[in-house]
Amino acid sequence: MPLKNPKLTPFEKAVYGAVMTIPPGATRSYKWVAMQMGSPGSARAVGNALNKNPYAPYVPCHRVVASDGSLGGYSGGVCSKRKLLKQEKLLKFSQYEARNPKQCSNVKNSNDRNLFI
DNA sequence: CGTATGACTGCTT
DNA sequence: CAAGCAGCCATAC
Repeated sequence: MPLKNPKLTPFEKAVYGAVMTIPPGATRSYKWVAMQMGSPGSARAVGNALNKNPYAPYVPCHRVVASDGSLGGYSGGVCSKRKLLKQEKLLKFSQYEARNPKQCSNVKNSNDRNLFI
C-alpha cells in the first residue's frame, strides 16, 4: 500500500522511506533524513519532497524538523505540526510552552532545542 | 537544456 | 543571541 505512486521520483520514495523509519514520538532533522539516504547535502531537496508529500499523515513528515531545532515547515501549517508532535508525547516543548502559552507559530528555541529523544 | 523555487544548513555579521 | 548571506540539491516550468 505504501509508496506505489509511480509519479514519485526515486529520491522522494527514499525520503518517505527514511521518514517512515522515524519511531513514534521522535523527531529527526532534514539533514538526518538526507544522510540516511546517503546524500548529506540534499536536506533542502528533502524538504521539497516532503512539501509535495502525497502521503500526508501516513509519512510522519511532522516528525521532521530543522537542524537547529526549529519546526521548519509543514503543509498543514507549523501550528498543526507542533500540535501533532505534542500529541505524540515527546517534546520538552512543555517547558517552552509553559513559558510561551500563546505562542503557536514559531518555536525558535535555542535552549530547548534538544528535541531528539 | 537553462532558469527559477523551496518544509535546509552552516558560517558570518 | 538574532538576523543575514551564500552554498547545495532535486523538481517543475
